This record gives sequence, C-alpha cells and structure tokens, in this order.
Amino acid sequence: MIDAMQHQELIGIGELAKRTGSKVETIRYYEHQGLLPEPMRTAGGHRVYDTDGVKRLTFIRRSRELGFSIAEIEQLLTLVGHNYTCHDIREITMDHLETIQRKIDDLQRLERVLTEMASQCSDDQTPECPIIDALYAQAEH
Amino acid sequence: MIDAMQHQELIGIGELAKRTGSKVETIRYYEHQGLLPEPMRTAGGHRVYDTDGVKRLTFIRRSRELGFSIAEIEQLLTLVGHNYTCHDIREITMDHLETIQRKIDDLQRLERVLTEMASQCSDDQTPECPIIDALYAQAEH
DNA sequence: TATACAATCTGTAGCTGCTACAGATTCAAG
DNA sequence: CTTGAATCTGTAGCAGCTACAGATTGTATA
Repeated sequence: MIDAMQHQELIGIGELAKRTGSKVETIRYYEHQGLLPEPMRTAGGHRVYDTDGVKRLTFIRRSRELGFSIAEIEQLLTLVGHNYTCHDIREITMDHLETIQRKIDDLQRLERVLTEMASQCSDDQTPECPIIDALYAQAEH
Repeated sequence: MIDAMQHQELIGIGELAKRTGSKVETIRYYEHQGLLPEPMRTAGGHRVYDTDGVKRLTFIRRSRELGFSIAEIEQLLTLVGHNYTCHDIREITMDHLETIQRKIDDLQRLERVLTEMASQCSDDQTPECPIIDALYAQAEH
C-alpha cells in the first residue's frame, strides 16, 4: 500500500509546458476552463504537477491538434474518467469528422468561386475589374 | 446641377439590414470598425441610409461570404474609392485564395488522421479504444 | 391627440482559444 | 543574501460578430 505511493517526479508549470509543447498561459487557461484540475501548490503558491498532469495535458494538446473543441475534449475526458466504450469515443470522433468535412466543402466552394472570378480578370492597369463588379452585384438567389 | 441631387430613397437601419441580409447589430459593428461611414441621422438620432449605403454594405456582405477578412475588405474598399486597377484587386484575391487553400490542406490532413483512427475502432461496448490510446501517446516527432 | 407598440439608440458583455501584458511575489543558484 | 528567472493573479486584446439592458424615438390606430 505504501509502496503504491511511489516517488513521483514533481515539476513546475514551465517544465510541464516544455514537455507538452504548450505555453504556460495556455495551461492556466485550461485550468480555468476546467479541462485541467487544480494542481498542488508549493508553500509559496506555485503550481506543481506530477506525471498524471503530463498525461492529461498531452491528451488535451493532441486533441486540440486534431481540431477537437474544448467542449468536445471535456466530453472525451469525462468519458475516459468514468466508464467509456470504444463506441462512445468513435461517435464523438465521427461527429467531429463531419464538422471538418463541412468546413472543407465550404472552403472548396469559396476556392472555386474565387478562382473563377480571378480567371476573368484582365490583370492589367485598367480600373475595370470583374471581381469588383461581382462584389457589388446583388446576390442572385 | 440641382437635378443631379435627385430624390433618393431613404431607409432606416432595419430596412437596410433586410435588403442586404445583415443584422442590425452587424451594421453598427461595421460602422464602428470603419467599414461603413457614419450615416445621416433623423432629428431623433436614428440612422438614415441611401442607395449608396445599400451598395456599400452589399459589397461588404458579399466579400464576407467569400471569406475576406474585415482588413481585406477595408483594403478593397479603399482601392475602389481611390484609383484601383484590375491587377491590384486580383492580387488581393489571389492572396486570399492561398489562405483558403492552406486551410483546406490543414483540414484534409485532419480528416485523413481522424478517418484512419476511427477505422481502427472496434466500435463496440469495450473500454479499449485505439483513439484514446492515440490521444494519450506522446507525439513521435 | 393620446396611446400603444415597434424600432432604434448607446454601451457593454459574451462567444472561442488562446496570447500578452502589468505589477507583485517566489524560487533557485551563486 | 542577493540577483535574476520563473511564477503568480488579474485583466485586456485578437476576429467577427451576437445579445442583451435600459432608454428613447417613430408610427399607426383609436
């Protein structure tokens, strides 16, 4: 039992930031948002983290890199802490995937319209520009 | 000369919003940001717009729909007001296009990674999930 | 004309996900 | 013990709106 409380490496917020590729302010922000629990403190009030802190923040950072929102990460972390199934997790992931695909579709539409517009430009020194004309035009439908 | 100052239809901010598909608050926001000039007022202080207002706001709204930022729209409007060439306008458009293409690339990378992850899920009721494993894993490089 | 109700007014706070200060304190090394 | 780096709290800023609150104005009907 006492052996179970093994020596844990304790680190400050700067070291945590370095190990997870975060910024110190971002860590405090996550704490404030409830993504990270309030850590232990030194006598002077500085935050102290153990390896659990590193793991949790790594999870958060990787999730953010994959475009999950703070709210989605909260969901994931809550599930992970309670009882989750692979099915639950996959569902959240698939929802997120749909959001991303919608964004891609939207941007590709913009890309097509802008490319088409630019292709009609003379690209010379005259003040006649089909792009400007198009922007002033009322939306047709 | 006097004939040049023809009867202009004057409308309130609500009607302007309706005609351009904006919200009233958005119009005031654009004014505050300097995209729209300060309009005339009634004796009581309500904003009054003419057809120029409609045209300018239409321009802004169409530009926003195409993803141009407020700053880019300011550039475009300044050019349009001064002396612009088709070349100038096309350049701003091409810059914007590049930004959009970068975003598409980023999102497509996410899409690939997430699809790959989800494909490895058993999608069943067990608490073993390759997505969670991947999120906890340290980034390799 | 009186009244009611809609529209508009200004100003401020909230959203997302951080980032960047300021000014005070604490920690660690020499 | 001193110095300088790290950390502390709290607040404001970024984009592009949106959403109030509380006061005023405009307009249509009785």
